Amino acid sequence: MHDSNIFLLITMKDKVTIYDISKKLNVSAATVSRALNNNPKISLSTRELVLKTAKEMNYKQNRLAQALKSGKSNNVGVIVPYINRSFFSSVIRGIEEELTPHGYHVIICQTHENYENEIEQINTLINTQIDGIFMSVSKTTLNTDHIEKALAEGTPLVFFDRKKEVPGVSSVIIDDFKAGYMATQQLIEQGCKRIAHLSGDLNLEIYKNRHDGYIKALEDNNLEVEPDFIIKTNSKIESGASAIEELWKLKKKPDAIFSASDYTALGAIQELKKMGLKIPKDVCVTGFSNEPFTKYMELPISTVDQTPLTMGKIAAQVFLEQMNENKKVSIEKKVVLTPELIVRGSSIRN
Amino acid sequence: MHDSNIFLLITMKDKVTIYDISKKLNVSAATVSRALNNNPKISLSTRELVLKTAKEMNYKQNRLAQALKSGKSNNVGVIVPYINRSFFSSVIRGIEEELTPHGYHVIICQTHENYENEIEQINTLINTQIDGIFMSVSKTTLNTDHIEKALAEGTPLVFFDRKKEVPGVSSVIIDDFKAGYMATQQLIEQGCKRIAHLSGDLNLEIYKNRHDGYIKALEDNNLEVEPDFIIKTNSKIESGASAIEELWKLKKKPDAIFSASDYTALGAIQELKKMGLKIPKDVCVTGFSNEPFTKYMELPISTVDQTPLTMGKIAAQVFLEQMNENKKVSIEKKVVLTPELIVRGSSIRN
DNA sequence: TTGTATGCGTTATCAT
DNA sequence: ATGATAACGCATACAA
Repeated sequence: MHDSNIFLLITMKDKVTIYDISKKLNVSAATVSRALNNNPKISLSTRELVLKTAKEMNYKQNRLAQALKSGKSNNVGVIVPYINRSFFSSVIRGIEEELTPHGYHVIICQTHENYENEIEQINTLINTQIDGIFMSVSKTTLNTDHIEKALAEGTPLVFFDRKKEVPGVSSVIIDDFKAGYMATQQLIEQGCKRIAHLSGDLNLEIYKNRHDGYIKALEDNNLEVEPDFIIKTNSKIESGASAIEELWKLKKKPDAIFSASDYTALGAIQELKKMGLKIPKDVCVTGFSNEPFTKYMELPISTVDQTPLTMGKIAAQVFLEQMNENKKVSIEKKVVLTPELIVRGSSIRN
Repeated sequence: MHDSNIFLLITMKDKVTIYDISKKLNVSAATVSRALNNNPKISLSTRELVLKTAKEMNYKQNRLAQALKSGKSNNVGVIVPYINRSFFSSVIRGIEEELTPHGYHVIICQTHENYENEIEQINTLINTQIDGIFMSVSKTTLNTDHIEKALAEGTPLVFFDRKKEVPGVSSVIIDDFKAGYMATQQLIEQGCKRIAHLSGDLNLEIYKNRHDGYIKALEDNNLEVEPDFIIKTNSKIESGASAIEELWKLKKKPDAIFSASDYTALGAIQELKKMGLKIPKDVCVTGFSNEPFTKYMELPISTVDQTPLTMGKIAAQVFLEQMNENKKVSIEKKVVLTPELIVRGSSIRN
């Protein structure tokens, strides 16, 4: 790492305020403010004069002062485990794109999947007087005291993807049950009869729902549910590989894998190949999340797209609606998005 | 999409201020403020009383008011083309992690590679009184007027990855020349003698430097530079495929590809396989950026890691240093990070 | 050590 | 239509 320094002086103008304009024009600051805010109580001529002068003097509104005065900062906070996860960064993008045209700025916070951090982030966000919070709860979040506290302070909150049941809080999620069902159904349609499931932590709603959808699809097709076929994994590649090891110790081997994570699906595929099995001929595999890599593999992996961009946009819309309502009444809105099953080579047999 | 509404009343307490505390305790607001700010000019007993009462009353500092008073918002803005690109979201993560412990919040803005948006984003950020701006310029950014304007307003700015030459602006980039050199050198060491280069837009500094590093490595190894071997591509998969088509029309075919983008490298690999060529036996391939997918391919792709997390952290450190200096003097700091060549199956011959 | 008064930049209320 | 003034919540210079 190499670096070099150069010192130089910069001349920075003092920030110009409405008082500077008012002095120059021999009018009151109130008049200037009115002109700037399209207040009807002002003559056309003075308004135009003020506007012209403001531009000349390179006046910029101080949104901080505005915010203090109005009690509205026009900032929102987004709290996610890690912002560089493909899914989360896409949701944030959606939120940003929907909110920017309405004059909001998006502040990002990471929890690193840590409950303490989550509490901390919520608190500092509230101190900053943000107008709303979007969040996907951390895996280690046990109770919702911190969230209820935020609500009590009057901060609207919208959950996305990973939510908790908190009265008065809106949420935007995908139908994980349906996703699990669709994925399993597609495997069944390929002729698979012994479908194993690599589940995440079933204490988390999203994984529980994917699991339940899987079960329901089996039942609806009169396929037996084998408890041994359900392995708890942790979204890591290695976890997918060891799940396969475990499964292949069984007397009856699976002929398909529905994984609640793309990473475990990848690990499973790698392990299956290592064992000399052909995909999708011997074993069909479907993952979950539509991680970018699933598309680019030589054998592209079937997966479920959670439409993160849409999720972000809808979450933003829910927030905007909330802002337009009477602030004393909070609307709890539960939006459930339909995920998209993306069928690729890893689960197509014919 | 299904949704249901529930209406409910929430009771939100009015926000408590230092005046509320001062009234309750029969002291002045100034005293409360001092207690809250660890000001030495206060007795231990009153401080503790105030602190205790503040907690009891659930007092939260209003950072907006603080900001207005101090002229420091403790917010910074980050401007990138798209926040859900793996590289950018990782840089942002680095910035966030370095700045959060110092009490800063990170506001994100996207330009969509559009110059007008970039100008707009800078302006609204300045209105919000952010304390600094981090940015990677858009591909379509032609001049630097908007940036110089921001500087003139007194807003510190730090470039990362994609920079422009603006006096007084610090930057954190990787050594793209060295990266191009290292990648090419490694291909040469595999015995490749006819190395083609899929370059990006050579008007952009980063691509120009990668290209120049490639040329220098060839020269240093007494390999001929073939102008026909340098194809301009656009970071899309298809662009990589068509580049291969073009190259394989030549009389003399390449035996290696150094691509300035992982996506074009992928497209090239797909096309080469389609043509029946073996990688790395017939053709070695190296990409650029360490996109997540390169690691997970059945044949993992060699690439250059730009250490985005580190880049974000260093950019944040540069900013923090700047904040500690006399504000009338701006330090221009140019940090050049050494990228990491990641050699994988696509370019290992033995 | 504590209190009083003022200002940060706006906007809204009340006069004029 | 315009001006004077207060207020948003906090921090500090100055007084006491």
